Amino acid sequence: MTPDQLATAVSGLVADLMAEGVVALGDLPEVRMERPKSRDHGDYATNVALGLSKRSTLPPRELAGIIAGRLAQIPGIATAEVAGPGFVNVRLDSATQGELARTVVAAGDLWGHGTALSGRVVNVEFISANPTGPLHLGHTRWAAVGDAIARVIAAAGATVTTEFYVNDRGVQMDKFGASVMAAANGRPVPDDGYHGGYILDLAAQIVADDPTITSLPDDEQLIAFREAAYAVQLAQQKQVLDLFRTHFDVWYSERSLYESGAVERGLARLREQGHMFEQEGATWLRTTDFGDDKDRVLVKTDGEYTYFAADTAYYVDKRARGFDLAIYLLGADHHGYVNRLRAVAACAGDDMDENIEVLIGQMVKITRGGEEVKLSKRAGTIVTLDDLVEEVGVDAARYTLSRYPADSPLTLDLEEMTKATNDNPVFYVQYAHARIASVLRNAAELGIDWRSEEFDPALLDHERENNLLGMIGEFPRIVAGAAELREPHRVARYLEDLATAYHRFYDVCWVLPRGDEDLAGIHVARLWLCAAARQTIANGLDLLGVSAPDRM
RNA sequence: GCCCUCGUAGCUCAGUCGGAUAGAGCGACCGCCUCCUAAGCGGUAGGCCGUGGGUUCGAUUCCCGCCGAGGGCACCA
Repeated sequence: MTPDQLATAVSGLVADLMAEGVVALGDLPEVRMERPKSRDHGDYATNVALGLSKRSTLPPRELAGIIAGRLAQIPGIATAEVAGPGFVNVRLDSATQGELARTVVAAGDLWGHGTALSGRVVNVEFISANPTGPLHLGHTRWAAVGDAIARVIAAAGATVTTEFYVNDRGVQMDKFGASVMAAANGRPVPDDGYHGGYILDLAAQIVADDPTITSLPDDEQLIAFREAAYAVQLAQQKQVLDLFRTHFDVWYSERSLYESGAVERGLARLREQGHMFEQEGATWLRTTDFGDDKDRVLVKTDGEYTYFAADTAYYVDKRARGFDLAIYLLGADHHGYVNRLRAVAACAGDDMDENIEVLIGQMVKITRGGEEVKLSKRAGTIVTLDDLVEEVGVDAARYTLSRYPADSPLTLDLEEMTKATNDNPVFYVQYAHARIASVLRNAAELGIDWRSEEFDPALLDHERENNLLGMIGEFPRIVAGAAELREPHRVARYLEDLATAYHRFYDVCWVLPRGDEDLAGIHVARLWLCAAARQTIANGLDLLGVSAPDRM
């Protein structure tokens, strides 16, 4: 029996109590079956009687008593008891609980996937860096978290597209081009240009590819360098993200917004919704109608579109492409954009609580041996995605960055991350997976085909088996919660707890027959349990884009 | 000045849509491998959950003030 099935049963009981007049009629409260912190409180507990007592003449404990009495009648429930101020603690039969292993094995790779977000068509945009340099550690965090968010909401049933907005237009591009050009010609890079060592490499590569480039007139040369450097840099970003297992469905060029007429279409949409106005020769969007603290300019007095105009067009375009929810993952340095982006959605005639969601990710602070490292392209102290992957590997990097909520500031010590890799939680979780894989491998070598042996779930009655089964049963709810809250770190934290439950089980419960012992029911039952645990860990790691190794 | 995020063990951080005794890893200390992976398990030490009020059966969680940290407030991109 899964926790959800249990909750459904309790909901049914509550509905009965309403029908009988024991509890006042009203909306059916959401019934939550929780895993109590202390195992003394049963396999599952609910506080539904506490919440319901306000609508009844009965005190909480008495109400809980009625609910407990009826729950105990349900097949599969061993005991249901009232505890504390009015909690109902439930214990399942070991057979009922053990049956979960079969459910998990049958579901396979789809175990944990659900329908909490089915029907939603979602665009998840993240990173969206300028193509003017390598991706740094901040981007790396959004790469890990954004990709995990996409995977998790897809697992919850949503149709998901991941997207990278390429800021390939504007003065930053020109500065970038000018910097590379200066470097190629042996001239000093302009003060407001890009100064990283990679500029020299880019210049050298571009000149090597086309030695005639430096003989072009300056104005043509600037464009040539800008475009060549753009192409190389974008390709490099794509390649490193590929290495990082973050694959975007769409790379959306800002320029293309202009070339395709999307900007005009976007503004037309806003105009027809009636939130645009002219003032002092400029065209504005009245974002203050929807909570922004000031109105924003779309078209400057000189007739040029603002960057904001492109932002609005981009949003309108996403909606036109069929997405009913646009999720943006922005760095904390852009949090001032939250209100205006939401206002854009409202100005376009959408529901800013339904169609747009702007998530803010806090910065990553880096220390090396306890001392803060200032990230600066200019000073050449940036830590790039490449660096990180090279030092700690994709699995450790992805896992470490996605096991914290995106909105909490993070401090990582490079020395800790590199030298303490064996203490990294990712290895703890992966190790559990490898250990199980090893047991299953050994079973196969002993000629045991557990799938075709009779599985008696009632044999899984050891405290640690029970605990492991309970943890496995939580997985679908963890996935759904992570998806709804856009918090994939919950999956990582869960996996760490699940791994602990497995290690504790493994420590005490021997799985395979020893020596010349015959194969018995308990061996088969434990192999099913191992298989279920392995599947759950593998599925969870996959949601984080981390591999589940069979050997370590 | 206004707005956002944050303040939990020595360090890095979970937990909080109000619930039963506040957790993990690292660091410190003590135990456990004739047998399925010891990258593991068990135990000890370590906390006025920043602070002062409020809401209620119950607050680390919700509301307000204060203190402290970081970030943002362009006809820039």
